[in-house]
Amino acid sequence: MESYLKISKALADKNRIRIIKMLGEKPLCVCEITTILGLAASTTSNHLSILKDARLIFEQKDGKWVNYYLNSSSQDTYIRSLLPLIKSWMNDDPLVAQDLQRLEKTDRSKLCKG
Amino acid sequence: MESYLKISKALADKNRIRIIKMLGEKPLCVCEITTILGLAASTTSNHLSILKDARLIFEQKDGKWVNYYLNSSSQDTYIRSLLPLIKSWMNDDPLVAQDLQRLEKTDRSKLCKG
DNA sequence: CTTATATTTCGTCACTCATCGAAACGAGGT
DNA sequence: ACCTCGTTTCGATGAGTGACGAAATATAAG
Repeated sequence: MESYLKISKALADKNRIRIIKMLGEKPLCVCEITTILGLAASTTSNHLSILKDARLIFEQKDGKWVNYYLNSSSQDTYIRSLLPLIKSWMNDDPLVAQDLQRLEKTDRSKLCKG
Repeated sequence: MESYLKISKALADKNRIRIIKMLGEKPLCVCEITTILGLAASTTSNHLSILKDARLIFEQKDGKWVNYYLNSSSQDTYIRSLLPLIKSWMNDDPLVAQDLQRLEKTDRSKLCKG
């Protein structure tokens, strides 16, 4: 129950869903996510820690950057069921579509370093 | 997105999950749910209105009582996917198991009216 | 070593939310 | 009509949360 609650609370937020949808496309660093969400870096970092705490995502350091990955191969029952559903949901949501489009059309060098 | 958020927020609460699990067994009135959850009647009523607002449950008046039903035949994408999952989850959770056991062993006349 | 960029931690604020008790409402039974 | 029981509505309250900016940390580059 505790595990379920942690995961479901993590997934019950608009900006965290946007992050999940973006990470479904490719791994991203904090500054890329921050720019696309249009939030303060500290706010993004907080959202990422909530998702990481629920084991929906994991991080991997790469020099100056911290890359975040969707935990698609998790063995957890809840995550194994929910991530594919979210992958199939909300793809025609205007905000999500715009996020993914911006991801496609821009690379890290333009999203960050400014 | 709005619909998803309403449903996922409704499902991200321990007591509302307990209600969903109980209604998975049979329809129940507010006072039955209140007694088993051990909450104030007004709190239970509030939880039920959140679940009803998300269309996860619906109500049907029966004289003095208001019976609540799980909306198992909903056509909504999110609900159609999530309700069966929740039905299969947390069945060995101590609290959920205790709730269901109390439901089995007791009837409305003993749970309410006092 | 200093600077610049990326990220996290911390303190704070506004807002939401779970909970309660009291009051109001509704429908039967006396 | 009155009383009782079930339910909802209405404040009030305390806990939790999403947001920010500033400060602290980390790593790379000059």
